[in-house]
Amino acid sequence: MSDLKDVARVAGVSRATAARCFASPEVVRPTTREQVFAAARELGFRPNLLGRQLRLQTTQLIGVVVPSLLNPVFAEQFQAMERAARSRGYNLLLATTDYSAERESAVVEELLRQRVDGLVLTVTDAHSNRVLQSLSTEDTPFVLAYHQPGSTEYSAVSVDNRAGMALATRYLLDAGHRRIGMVAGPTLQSDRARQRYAGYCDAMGERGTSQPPITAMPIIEMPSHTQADFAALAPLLGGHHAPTALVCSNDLLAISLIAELRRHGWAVPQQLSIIGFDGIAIGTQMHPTLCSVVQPVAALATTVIDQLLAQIAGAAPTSHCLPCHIRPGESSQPYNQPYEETLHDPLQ
Amino acid sequence: MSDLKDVARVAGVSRATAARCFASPEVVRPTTREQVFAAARELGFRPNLLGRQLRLQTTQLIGVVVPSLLNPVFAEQFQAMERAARSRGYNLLLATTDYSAERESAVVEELLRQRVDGLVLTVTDAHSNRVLQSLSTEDTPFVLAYHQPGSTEYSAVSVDNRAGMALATRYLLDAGHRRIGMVAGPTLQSDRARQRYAGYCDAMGERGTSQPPITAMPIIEMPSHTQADFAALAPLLGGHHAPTALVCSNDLLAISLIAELRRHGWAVPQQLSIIGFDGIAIGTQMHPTLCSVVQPVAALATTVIDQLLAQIAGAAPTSHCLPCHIRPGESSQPYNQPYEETLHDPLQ
DNA sequence: CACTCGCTTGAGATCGATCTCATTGGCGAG
DNA sequence: CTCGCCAATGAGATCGATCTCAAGCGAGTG
Repeated sequence: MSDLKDVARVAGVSRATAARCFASPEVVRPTTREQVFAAARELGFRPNLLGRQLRLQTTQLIGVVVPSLLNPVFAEQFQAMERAARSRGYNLLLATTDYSAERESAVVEELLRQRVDGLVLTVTDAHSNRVLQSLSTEDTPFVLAYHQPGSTEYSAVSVDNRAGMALATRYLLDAGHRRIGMVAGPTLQSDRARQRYAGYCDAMGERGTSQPPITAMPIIEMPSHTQADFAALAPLLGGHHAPTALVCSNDLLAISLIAELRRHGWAVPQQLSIIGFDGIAIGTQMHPTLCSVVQPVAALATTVIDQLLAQIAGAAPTSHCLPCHIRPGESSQPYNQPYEETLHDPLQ
Repeated sequence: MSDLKDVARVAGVSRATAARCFASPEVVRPTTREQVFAAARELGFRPNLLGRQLRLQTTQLIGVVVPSLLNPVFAEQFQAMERAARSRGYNLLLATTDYSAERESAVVEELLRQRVDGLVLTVTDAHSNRVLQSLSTEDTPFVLAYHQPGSTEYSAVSVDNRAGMALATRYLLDAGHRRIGMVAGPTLQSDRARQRYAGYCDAMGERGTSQPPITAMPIIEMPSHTQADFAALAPLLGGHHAPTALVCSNDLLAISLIAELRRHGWAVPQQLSIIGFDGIAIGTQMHPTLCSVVQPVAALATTVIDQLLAQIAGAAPTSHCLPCHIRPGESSQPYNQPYEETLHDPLQ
C-alpha cells in the first residue's frame, strides 16, 4: 500500500509538498502539482485516513446508536441520516443495542474510543440513563433522536409524542368510540411509551363529561416492545366494558396485535379498531391498512444531523419538535352501536 | 482528553510501561500496575484507538455494504453480523447504496480509505461489477453475501437461489397450479433475480410433458426491486391463459404485489396464489400470511463473518451455500378447478 | 547593486499508542 | 564477594498525514 511518502519520492518532491497538492492545490506550482498527481495515479495512492484523523484530531465520523434496525423506523432514520451526513463529508458508525441499557453504555464507550466527532443516540429511556449523564461531562457533542427534552437539558429532536397520541385518541373519539385502551411494550423502560400514554390520558380526560362517561384505562402492557401477546389482552376483551378501540405505542406492536387478534378469531376493524404510532411504510401494504400517527422520519433525521454538525462546529445545543399527523387506514373504523349493549364475543 | 502520556506521568512511569499495563499486564510488577490503573481511573483515561490503529496497521473495523436497510433482510443480516463481529472484537462500518453501482464504488473506496480490515459486500449485480474486479487486486479481503459464486472466483456466502425458487415453483405445481408466472424487479441489474428466474424455469421444465402442458412464462418485470405496479401486471390477468399463481423474486415485492392486487379488486389467494422469497418476519403478520422461501439470514451472517475473519487471519477465500426452505402461508392455496375454463375476471 | 516582497518548497515536529532494544536492579549460585 | 541471569523499566523510533516555520529564489524597486 503506497503512502504519501512514496508519492513524494516518485514525484521528486517533499512529503509536505505532496500533501499540499491534495489539501490546498492552489499554493503549489501547477507543474509540480501535475507531477505529484501523476505519481499518485501511477502508484494507486489511496490516502490513509488514520494518519489524517490522528493529526487533525477529527475523524469525520458520527456514532449512531439505535435500539434495533428490525424496526423500520430506525432503519429509515439511519438511511436518511446517512444521506445527510455523507453529503457533508461525514461517515456513520452504527451500533445497535437491542433495547439493553448495558449495551448502550458499552457501545457509546466503544464509539468514543473510536473518537467519533459526535453521537446520535436513540436510547430506551433518556431519563434514567447513566450514559447521558456521563456524556454531558465529556466534550463530544451528541443529539437525542426520538426523545423529548424533559427536565434535563440535552439536545434532542423529536415529535411531540404526547400530542401525537392525543391526536390518535381524539381521532377515535370523533369516530364515536368511547371505550379506548392503550397497548404498549415494557412501559417502565421507555420514555416514549410513557409520553404517549400521557397523551392518551389527555385526550380521554378532555371528554370526561360525556354520556356515557369516558375514562382512561390503565395501560395494557406487553412483554416486548414490538410483539403483542394475546394472553395479556384476552381478559379485557368481550366483557361489558371491553374497549372498542386500541391505540398502540408503535406500529410494529400494532401490526403484531392485529395478527395476534386474527389468530384468535378477532377481526380488525370489525370488532376492534386499532391505531399505531410511527407511520412505517409497510403499514399501507397491510390488510387492513394500518391507521397510524406518522412521524416525519426523514425530516427528523436531517434535523438531527444539522443540529449535530452545528454543535460540532461550536454551536450551542438546541432541541426541536416536529409535527406529526394521522394517516387514516382501514384498521380504524367509526363506532355506531349504542354503548349499553354487550359487545359480541366470538369466544363465548 | 487525557492520553497515555498523562497517565504515565501521574503514575510516575514511562509511556512504555503504562502501555504494557493494558497490552500485557503480566509483565508489569503488580504494584506498578496498580499505580497506572489508579492514575488511569483518576484521569478518566480512554484509549485513543486511532493511535493504536495507525501503529498496528489494523482497525478492527469491517466495512459492510448493503443496498438498503429498508429491506428487513439486510437489516436482519446487519444485526446478526454486528453481534458476531462485536463478540470477536470487531466493529462494523455500514454504508448503503440504494441499489446504485456508482454508490457501490464510492462507498467501497471510502471504506478502504478508512482502512477497514475486511469488507462484506451485497451488491446489485456481482458479475458486471467493476468494484469487485479492482478489489481483487487489493490486499483487503472481502466476502460477498447473498451472491453465489459464478464463473468468478470471489469468496461468497449465499443460499442456492436457483434451487430455492425451484422449490417454491414445485410447491405450487404440487398444489395443482399449472399456469405460474414470476414477478421480479429490474432483472437485468440483479444477479439474484436472474438466478431465481432460472430456478423457476427449471421447475416448470421438469413437468413439461403433463396435460395440459406446462411452460415457463417470460419474467414479469416491475420498475422497482421492492414495489409492484398493477399496470405492468394487468395485461396478463383475466385472460384464458392467465396465471393462477405467481412467484416473486423477494418478499417485499410479494407483499407490495398482494396489496396492489387488492387495491384493484383481486383477492389473494382466492384468485391468485403468491409466494415470496426471503422469509422476512413481517410476512407471518400479514393477512393473508405470506408463503415464502426462507433464507437462514442469521446463519448466513455468522458464516460471512467467520469466513471474513478467517481470511483476515490469512486463510484462503472459500464459498458457502446454505439450505433454504418453504414456509407455508395463506397467500398460496391449492388450485382445483379444471384449467380449460376461463378464470373469473372482476374487471370485465 | 543591495534589499525586500512574495511565491514555492522542505525540514522537522506532532497526533497517541506500541514495539524494539538497551539498561537497571536484585538475587542466587559459585 | 562477584558473576550472571532474569525480571522490570525506559528511551527512542514508528505508523501516515499535516502544520509550522524558515529558507531559497526570482522579480521589482530605491
